[in-house]
Amino acid sequence: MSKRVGLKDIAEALNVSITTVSRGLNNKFDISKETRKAILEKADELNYRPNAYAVSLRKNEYFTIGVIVPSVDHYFFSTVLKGIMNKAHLSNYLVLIGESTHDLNKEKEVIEQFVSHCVTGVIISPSNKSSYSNNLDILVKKRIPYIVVDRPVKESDAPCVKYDDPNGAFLAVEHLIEQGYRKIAYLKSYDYCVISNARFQGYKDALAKHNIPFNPNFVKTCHLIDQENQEEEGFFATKQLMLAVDKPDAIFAVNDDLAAGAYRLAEKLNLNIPRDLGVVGYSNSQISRHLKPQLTTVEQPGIEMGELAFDFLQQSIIGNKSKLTKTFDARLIVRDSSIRGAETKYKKQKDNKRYANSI
Amino acid sequence: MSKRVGLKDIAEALNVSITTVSRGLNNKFDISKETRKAILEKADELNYRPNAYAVSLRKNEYFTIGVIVPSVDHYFFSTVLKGIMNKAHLSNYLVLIGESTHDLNKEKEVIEQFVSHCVTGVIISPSNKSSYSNNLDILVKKRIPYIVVDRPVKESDAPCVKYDDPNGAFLAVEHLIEQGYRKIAYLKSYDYCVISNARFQGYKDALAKHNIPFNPNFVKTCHLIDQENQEEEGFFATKQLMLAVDKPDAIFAVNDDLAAGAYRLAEKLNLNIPRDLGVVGYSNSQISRHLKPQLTTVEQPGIEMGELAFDFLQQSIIGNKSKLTKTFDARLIVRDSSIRGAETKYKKQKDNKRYANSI
DNA sequence: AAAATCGACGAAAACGTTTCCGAAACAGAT
DNA sequence: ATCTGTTTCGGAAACGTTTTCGTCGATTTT
Repeated sequence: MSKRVGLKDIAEALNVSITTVSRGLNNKFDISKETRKAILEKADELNYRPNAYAVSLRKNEYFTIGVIVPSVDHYFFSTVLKGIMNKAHLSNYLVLIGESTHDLNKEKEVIEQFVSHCVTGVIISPSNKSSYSNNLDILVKKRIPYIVVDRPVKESDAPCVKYDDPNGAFLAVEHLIEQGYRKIAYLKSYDYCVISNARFQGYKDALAKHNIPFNPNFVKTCHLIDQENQEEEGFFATKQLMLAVDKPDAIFAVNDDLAAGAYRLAEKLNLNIPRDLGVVGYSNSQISRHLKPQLTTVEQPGIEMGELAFDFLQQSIIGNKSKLTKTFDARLIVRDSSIRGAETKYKKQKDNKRYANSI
Repeated sequence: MSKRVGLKDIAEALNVSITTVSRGLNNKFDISKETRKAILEKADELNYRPNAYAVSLRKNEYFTIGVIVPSVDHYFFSTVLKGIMNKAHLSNYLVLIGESTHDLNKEKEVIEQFVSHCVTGVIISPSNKSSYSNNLDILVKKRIPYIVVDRPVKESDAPCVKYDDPNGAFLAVEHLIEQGYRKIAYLKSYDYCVISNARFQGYKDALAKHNIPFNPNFVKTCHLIDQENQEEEGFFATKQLMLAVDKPDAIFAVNDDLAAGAYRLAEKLNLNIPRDLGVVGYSNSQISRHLKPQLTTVEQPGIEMGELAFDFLQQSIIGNKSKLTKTFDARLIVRDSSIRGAETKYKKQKDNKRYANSI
């Protein structure tokens, strides 16, 4: 069991003081070329690595950020994380990662763990339930900069990188209306889910703009436990809708997985998408391109959002007091699941054109 | 700018020594009820959090593990990460995360960063190129326990949680053979990619067992840069295969994304899957269930593998010297992309049956 | 030749904890 | 009265660094 090698070991081996060794390794000025060379060689020989804990403690600077997402294997969050890590690596930040799993207590535990570990900043995509939580206050009290991603917290003016969710939903629903759909259902998440409500607003706004009365029977709440169950929830919600007397002719789902459930039901009932049932999802997740017909969906540029979140956090860390908030413009990715009439008539977007002239 | 509150602040406020405060907070025995109560109250009032850096430095125990994966937004790795985090949270371990992006230098940087941060252990899914690397030697020299996940490193007896890749490929290819396919192509990754080679072996073994001659023209190398390009690579590789004189009648792809590219080409050429072209992928990623027809693929239980990796790491940390290695048995998930003949004849697996009796 | 400057290094304090050791205060036993 | 033991607390060292300050000898300036 070999002890960790420290400055002391190098010092003793070379018969110099610890101070000198430190100076040599950090390339300070008042040291001679020769001793410095000897120190570097010996450090290499002994495989010395500075103890970051001691360094940070002494210098009182901790190059560490904490990232909290509801779930790391959720596609969107994994892309946000990737964006953060892209930038963090460039700036030599250490990245701590924690999952809230939409559990406020766990979220709190993770935050306190991060606080104890002296993170210089936090990027958090709060749990769906966070509107009821004051977990972020912990960071405020500790004066730890943080950036909220994707889920704006109610009545908070915290720096935030978000997406124009209402408008995304608005574009989706208006697109359906323009395609001739009139009875558009909304598959939502829990009432406390901030983004679900934001999209709900866009849904209603689009209906209102086009003088289509809002029908509460066309709104179904889905219980989003994990990745796997979402499709099933979408399936059952759509089933309820389609077995009712007054059936919708289109589905707008709060995410792509629920939309996939609608696909399954359409298959069972021999409904043609988009002819009998238009479908639009949300998030542009991987499956959306692979569903058949390809699913119209709302883009969510996770990597860019993550990268910007890190940039904002760095600004906040260095004391930039300006309002660090950005709302990404919503963009609808129109694919075949919502194009009524001949698909050939529709001028496909770049997204679909990739393989167009390859054969 | 409020300073971080430490033991000293509590001590001064209460007119006791730092030692006493520490004892009070850690519930040591030699302290009176009253002072302890006062200390706890004051600590709460001042919002005290122990400085984990100081604690770890003093106690010389760092409850921290590092996780290195090629890419966090790759579905399989994100599930492995989730498995690790499930367990880590239960054991109160801090999780550091780093990406190698299949870059050996970056992988090395991350490992050294982790070493400096005194991780008590590392779980790593090495870069594809790792067979040429000795990055893991850094950990060996430092006597830091580590567990390799998914990509066994050549000629290493490091603890490892892997998947029976050759057999997975064998099952896939044998299944195709049993379905009547005879000219089976393999879409592979780079030559240095360990898993690609392992699956290649299974592919060849299955052919050999059934006396089907190996045809090198049926093997195509795809350049896997990122998530997005894989499908395109699969598309072009399949295109080359299908435009040749001697066409294959089935594709076995080293991952589901390449298989999705084969789907695209089949669509372009109006080839029916599975009738004209059987397709089998690998990894059971989300898209595999959503492709149409659903893609036959090889299961990779990322969460379970991640959880086990953490368990192994803990064993290794507490000094368990037994051989901590587990190979998950390969399991083929048969879906419609490889079933020749009427799909109704095929007794669907549980995986597909979920919605069977729901309407 | 004395004074000032300079180059190279070491001693010690500090970061925020924990822990070992000892001390003070008080009780009961002799 | 002393002795022993218990309870409760404080002093100080230690963890591995960085940094401030001082020192010592050599070189340059006056």
